[in-house]
Amino acid sequence: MGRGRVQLKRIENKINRQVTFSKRRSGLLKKAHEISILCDAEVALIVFSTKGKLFEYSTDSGMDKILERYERYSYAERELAGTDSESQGNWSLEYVKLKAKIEILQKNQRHYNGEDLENMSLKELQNLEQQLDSALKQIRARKLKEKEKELAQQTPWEQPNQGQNSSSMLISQTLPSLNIGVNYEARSTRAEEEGTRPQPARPTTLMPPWMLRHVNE
Amino acid sequence: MGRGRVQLKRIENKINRQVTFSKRRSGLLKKAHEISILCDAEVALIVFSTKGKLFEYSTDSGMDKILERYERYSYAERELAGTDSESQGNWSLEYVKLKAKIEILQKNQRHYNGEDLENMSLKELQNLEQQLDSALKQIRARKLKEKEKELAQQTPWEQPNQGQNSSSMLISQTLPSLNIGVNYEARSTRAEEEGTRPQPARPTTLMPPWMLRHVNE
DNA sequence: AACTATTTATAAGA
DNA sequence: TTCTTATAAATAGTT
Repeated sequence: MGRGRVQLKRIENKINRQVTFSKRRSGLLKKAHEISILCDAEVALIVFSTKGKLFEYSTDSGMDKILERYERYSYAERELAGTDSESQGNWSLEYVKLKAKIEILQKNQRHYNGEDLENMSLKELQNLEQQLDSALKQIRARKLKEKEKELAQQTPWEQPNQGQNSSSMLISQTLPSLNIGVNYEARSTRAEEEGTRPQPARPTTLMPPWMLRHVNE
Repeated sequence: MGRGRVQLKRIENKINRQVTFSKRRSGLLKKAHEISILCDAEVALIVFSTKGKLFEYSTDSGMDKILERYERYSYAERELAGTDSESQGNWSLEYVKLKAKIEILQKNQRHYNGEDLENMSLKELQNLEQQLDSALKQIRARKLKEKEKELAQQTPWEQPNQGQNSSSMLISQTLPSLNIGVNYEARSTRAEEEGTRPQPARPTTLMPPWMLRHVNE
C-alpha cells in the first residue's frame, strides 16, 4: 500500500526493511487491538524483529493467560498424535508430564472449590468432604490463634505470647488423623514465595511412592 | 476503511460483529504473514473468537518455538536473577517455570488441606474458610444427588439411569487403586462451535481426587 | 459471498 | 527519524 505494488518477498535493503518493519509493526499492533475491541476477541501477538527485539500485544486478559489458553486448546490435538511425536525430544516428554501434572493439580483444585463435581462418585465425594471438613477445623483453630494474637497485641503491658510453637502444636494435635502413611518427600529447596519460613518437616502423603510414579516423572 | 469511520467500540450487533471478525481476522493474518516475509521477522498470532474458536498464525519456525522464545525473553526480563544453572538450555527455563507453577499450586492445595497455615494472616484465613465452607456446601448437595441416584438404581423397575457417571462411579469404587496415573485427562476432541468453555462432559480422571492430594509433595 | 465507496495503511520521497 | 503524499489495500455497508 503506497506507491508501488507490494511483492511478498524479503526486502533486501536493510534500511528499507527496518523502516517497513517499524511501520508495519505498528499497523499490525493497531489492527490486533482493533479486532479485539470491535469483535470482542482475545488476541495475542508476538513479534521478534530480525535483530531479536520483542514486540507484543495482548488483550487485557494478559499474555500469559492467553498463551495458557492456547496451550490448553492445542494440547489436546497434539496429544492425539500419540507417543512417537512427543517422545523424540527428551525434554518434551518432561514438559508434557509437567503439563499433565499441572492439569491434575488444577482439576484437583477445582474440586476443592466445589466445582466440577459432576463426575465424582459417592465415595470420592465422601473423601473430599471429610478432607475439607478437617481442613476447615484446622483453619478455624488457626484463626482463633490469630485472633488471640491480635488481642494480645492490644494489651501492650502483657508480654505477647510469642508461640508459633504452641500454635503449630495445637494444630497438629487437633488433626492427627489424616497425616498417616508413607513419607514421600522430595521437595526441592526453593523458597521464593512470600513468607519464607523454614517450614516444619511435612509428614504427609498417604500415597505410596509407586503410585506417585506416574504423576511424578 | 469502508463506508464509514470506524469507532473503536465493541460492535453490538451480533451478526455484524461476526462478519467483521471474519474479515478482519483474515486481514490480520495476512498482515502478520506479510511482515514476517518482508521484514524477516518471527511472528506468532493467536486469536480466540468470542465463541472460543481458535485462529492462529505463526512463522514457519513454529508456534511452539516462538512461544518458547517469548517465555525465555520475557522471563529473563522479569526475573533478572534467574536460576543461572538452569538458564543455559532454552527449554530448561520453560521447565523451571512450570516447576514454579506447580509449587504454587501445591502450596495452594496445602492450604486447602488445612496445612501450612502458620504464615497466613487473619484475612487470608477468613477468605480460605469461606471458600472451603461454600465448597463443602456444594459437595454435600452433590453427594445427596448421587445418593438419590444410587437409590433409584436399586429399583429395577425404574428406568435404569444410563450415565457414564454411573459406570465411572462403579469403576472407581471397585478398583480405585489400579487406575491411577497416566490418564492425563483425556481431553475430548474440541467441538467446533460450542460455547466458551469446552469442558462440559469431562470424563473424569480415573484417579480419585483424594488420592491425588498427595501429588502434593 | 460479491460489490463498491471510502477509509486506512503505507512505500517513497523529502 | 519524522512528515508528507500518492497509491495500494482493507473493509463497512450494501446487494
